[in-house]
This record gives sequence, C-alpha cells and structure tokens, in this order.
Amino acid sequence: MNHPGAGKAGTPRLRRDAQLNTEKIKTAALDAFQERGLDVPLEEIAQRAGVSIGTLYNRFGTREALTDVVMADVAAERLSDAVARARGCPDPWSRFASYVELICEIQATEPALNDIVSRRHPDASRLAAVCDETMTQARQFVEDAQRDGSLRPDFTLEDLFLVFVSNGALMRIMAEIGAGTWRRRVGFTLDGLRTEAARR
Amino acid sequence: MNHPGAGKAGTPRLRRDAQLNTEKIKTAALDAFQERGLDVPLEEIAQRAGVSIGTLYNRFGTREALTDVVMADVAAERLSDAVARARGCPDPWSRFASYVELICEIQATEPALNDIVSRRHPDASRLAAVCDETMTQARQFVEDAQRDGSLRPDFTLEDLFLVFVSNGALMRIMAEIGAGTWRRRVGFTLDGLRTEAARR
DNA sequence: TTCAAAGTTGAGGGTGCCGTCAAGTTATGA
DNA sequence: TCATAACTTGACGGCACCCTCAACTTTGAA
Repeated sequence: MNHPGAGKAGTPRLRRDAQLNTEKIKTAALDAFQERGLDVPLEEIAQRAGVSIGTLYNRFGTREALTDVVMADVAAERLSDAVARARGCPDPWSRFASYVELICEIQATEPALNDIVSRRHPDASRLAAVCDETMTQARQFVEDAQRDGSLRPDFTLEDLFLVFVSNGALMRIMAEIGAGTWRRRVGFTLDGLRTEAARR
Repeated sequence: MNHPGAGKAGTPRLRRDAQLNTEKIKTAALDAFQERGLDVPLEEIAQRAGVSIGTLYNRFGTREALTDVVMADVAAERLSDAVARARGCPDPWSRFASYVELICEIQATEPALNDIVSRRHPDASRLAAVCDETMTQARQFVEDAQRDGSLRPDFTLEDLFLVFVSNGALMRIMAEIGAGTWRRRVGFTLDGLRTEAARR
C-alpha cells in the first residue's frame, strides 16, 4: 500500500519525508489529545512527534485542522457506538437513559472526547459535524421517550446538550478526584428527568 | 470618623494618599469583580482606580489578599441572606430547595459570587472561610430534609457542592446566552433529588 | 550526479497576563 | 521650610502560548 500513484487527485502528493512527518504528528497528536484534552500546546505535540513546531504548521496549517484530521474518526466511532448501544435497549426510557449514561461515561474517561462533546472547539468543522449528527440521533431518543410518557415533556434537545456541557465541566474540574462517583450523580439527573408516571 | 488615632494597633498607619489609593482600589476592584468575575486582570483594576499596577501590589500584596478584602463581606452578606431566606420556608424540603435555588440565582446574576461559590480561588482564605460557614449551614438543610424523608438519603454535602460547581460552570460558559433558563434546569435537578414519597 | 522544488527548522515577534524594583515624588513632623 | 520615610510609578523580565519566515537541508526526477 501507499505505492506511487496512490495519492488522491488534486492534492499534489507529499514528498516521502513529509508524509512520514504527517503520520508522526498524527500519532503524537492523538496520544496527546487523549491524555490531556484538545487544549494541549501544539509545541508538545511537535516534541512528541520529534518534529519542529514549524513542520506541524506546514503540514496542518491550524490547530483546528489538526484536531479535525486526528479526532473526527475517533469521535464518530465513539459517539455512534454509544448511539448503537443505546438503541439496543428494550424501551424508550432505557434507550434515552443509557444514551445519557454512555455519553457521560465517555466524558469521564476520555478528555479529548469530553472537549468535543462539550463543543469547546467550535472551529473544528468536521468535529462539529460529527456532534451535530449525534445530536440528530439523540433527538430520536428524546422524542420517543416523551411520546412514551417516560421523559418529561418540557425537556428539550438543548437541555440535553447542557446536561453534557455541565457534566463535561465537572469532569474537567474534578479530573482524577472522585473519578468513580460521576455515575451516581448522573443517576440523580436522570431521576429528575423521568416523569412520575414512569417510575415504579 | 477616621480621625487621627483611629488606626488599629499593630498596623502602622498609612499615609493619607496611600489610604485614599487603598479606597480607590477597593472600589474599582469591587466593580470589576462584580462585572467580570474574580479573574479580571489586576491591570484593569489599577486602571479603573487611576493608579499604577505597582501601587496595587504595594497596598495589597497579592491577588488573593485583594479579593479577600474586597469580597469577603459581600460574600458573607449574600450567602447568609440566602440561608436566612431559605430558613423562612415552612417545611424541610422547601427550605432545602429554596436554598439551592437562591444560591443558583446568585451564581446566575453575580459573576464574582459565582467564582466564590464554585471555589475557583482556594487561596483567598477569608473567602474560603465564608464558604465553609455557609456549607455548615447547608448541612442543616440537607439533614433536616433527609430526616423528613423528602430528600434522597444518598445525597451528600459534597453532592450539593458539586451541584453548585456544575451550575457555576454552566453560568460561566453560557454567560448571557439563555440567561433566564437556568431556573427551569435547577427545577429538573431538584426533581431528581426529591424522594418519590415526597411528591404529591 | 545534479539541482530546483519541496520540506524543515527554530529563533523571533506577538499577546496577555503576572509580579518586581530602581528611580522619582509626596506627605508629614520637627 | 526641610529632611526623610513613605509612597508611587511604569518599564522590565518572566512565563506560556501563539504563529511566521528566512535560512538551511533533503528528496527525487532528469
């Protein structure tokens, strides 16, 4: 693979060393993002990649472009996996609830995804698209649970987003402190969203 | 008042110009903190006071000392007022709930108080003491409501603190956007904390 | 082998904040 | 009025990050 001629039309093929650097930077960036969130200094990424900061800018142009290239697929995979798993639940409420729990779990365990879900980098356009897509799917969970009578009817998609934003902020502030206790608090939140009729 | 001899023993009295500057800085700092939160650049406070940054450091030494001097009384007043008003409610649950609502309202309307309540400046010691004091009083609300059976028994004081931390983060992120909608969301939260038995 | 085009490098300039200190100014009491 | 301790000033160095660009190195086609 990657033999001569494999380059996409339009993009004027990179020299071999540049291509190698691109890979090294992507790998380093993925590691750094996963460990420390999307705010890692680009200097640090360059260092990890064994490359100068200038090269990083040559290859990617902007921070947003780099995060887009590195994180979009990962984000799409993680988020659509959560959606798929939630879909596997037997009733509208448990689909909604497990969707919320799965996203919160992602936020608790993956700093980079937390930043993405909380929309802290609105200029990374592919990432934004991935999030939009997920929110579209989430709308289904919300509507189904409301139609079913188990989710309070005044709860909006924006409210759902804000649940994630504030959970994300908490995760960022708490970091390792109280790492395990988020699940109980998400439980509180869900209890506040379920209608009385839907409780046993 | 403030006539010669009024200085506290120990503190070696300031020259009149220095005393005036101290007042100008306090006033400017209060304004700036209230408008933009405790993170305002000290440069900005000095400018508003019509004084150089050096003077600000001469008079107060550190940012923490300044925030302590300027905000401790304001914070104590606001927070104890919230406690007092909550105490005026007729039953344990409504005391707890109105306490939470009042604190969240303060967070929504006063950036400086929001920073204080969220403990974003742990080195301002008088402020920390004011918060500790309030949490002590809050413990009463929590315990009473739990004894009464209206607040879920697995809810802890730390959970309460985290409610304020995440509400605070949301307020900081949202700023003016959706300024009025926080009350509905606090309602969701409270619904999640009330026991089923306590609902009508 | 040669050499132009492609790519790399890192010092350097920009921003925004912090906190300091030598030099200059002013209040005060003798 | 004058000496001096008290006070003010703001330029400066430091830090952490951003992004650029002139000088240098490497690739790879001819």
